[in-house]
Amino acid sequence: MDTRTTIIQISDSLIRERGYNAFSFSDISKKLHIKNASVHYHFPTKTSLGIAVIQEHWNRLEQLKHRTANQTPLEKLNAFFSIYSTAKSENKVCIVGSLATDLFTLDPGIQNEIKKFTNNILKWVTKILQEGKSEGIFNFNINERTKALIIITNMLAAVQLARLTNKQDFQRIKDNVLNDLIQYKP
Amino acid sequence: MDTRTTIIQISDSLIRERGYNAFSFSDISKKLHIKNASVHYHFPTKTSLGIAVIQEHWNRLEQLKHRTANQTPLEKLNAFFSIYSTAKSENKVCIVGSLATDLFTLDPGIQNEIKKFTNNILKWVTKILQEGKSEGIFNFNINERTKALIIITNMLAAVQLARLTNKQDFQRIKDNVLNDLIQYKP
DNA sequence: GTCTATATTCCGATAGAC
DNA sequence: GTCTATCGGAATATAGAC
Repeated sequence: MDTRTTIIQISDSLIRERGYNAFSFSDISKKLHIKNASVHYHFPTKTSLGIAVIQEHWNRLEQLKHRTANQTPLEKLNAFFSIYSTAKSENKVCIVGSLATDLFTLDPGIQNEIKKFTNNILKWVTKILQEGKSEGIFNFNINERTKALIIITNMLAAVQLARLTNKQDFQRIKDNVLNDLIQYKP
Repeated sequence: MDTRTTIIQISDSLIRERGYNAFSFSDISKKLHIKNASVHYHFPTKTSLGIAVIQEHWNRLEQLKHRTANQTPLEKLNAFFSIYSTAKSENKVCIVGSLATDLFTLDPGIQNEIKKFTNNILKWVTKILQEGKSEGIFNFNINERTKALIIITNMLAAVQLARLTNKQDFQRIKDNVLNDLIQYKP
């Protein structure tokens, strides 16, 4: 893997483990055994690095969409859940939650990127729910976008809250969100 | 209001607006028109200040519990919701979400305090749900603690997510969480 | 692409006068 | 309780050699 890609991946880990304002070029250079200045060669500013990290999440999301394009709505939803399960297993939070709490400290460029990325996810989940409902697999009686907001908030905060209560609480929340959706409600 | 209390309130605002690692003694001293060193007189370390902020939230929570002690479960739940509605109206997130994303950068003392505080909230919401269910006001078919986790994650992340999607999404999520709970499900 | 070296700024924290 | 003054360290970032 080339240095640029490695820098992005280390930065992503640090941002989601410790927060945007707690990670530095020095953290990256130490892990890569190169110097501070070398990191700046690849990314002139911290903002440019932050934007590249969001772009990397965007790429992964598009891959996930593409891989599951011909699968069932339930499989697509589980693909969405896997983002958070993976984060939790690594003691990380999701990129959206991490940058949301620090939002007003970020340059406008990176604020804009994370907003666009978040709306992309929201659209995807909304579409999954529409498909699942029309196929009679998912049961809910509210607007699909609102239901997507409900489910996303459950997962986004589950990875955060379970840091403070009990690691198993993540699985409890995830299982319940799914059960609620697939249960028959006359 | 005395200086110590003012420092705590300014710190709380900054932590929930911008994140723990983005606020400094200098921010506080500028707002108070005193010097950096004077803030250190009241709070020798940043950790001691952080712990005082959590203690302030603890006090407010106990007051909220006390004020609503003789009210209905629905009124108690609305009191719980008001924590997040107030935060949203001020463009802030809740203290739990703010410190959760930065958790591993905090001193053990402050990590411990926010964990205890979070479990206190979880117990309160669990108890509200138990009361409301036994009175036939709330309808749900899962363990009360798990339902409390679901509701807390909805609210905790609603204030974060609505920063990125649409401010009105907070109200949409809140209304829906309440409707879901009070709807009759045969 | 990576290095040394450095500029600049900010941070948390402390000593000691008033 | 607030001040001046300062320390040691870390941060983002850049110039220029290799």
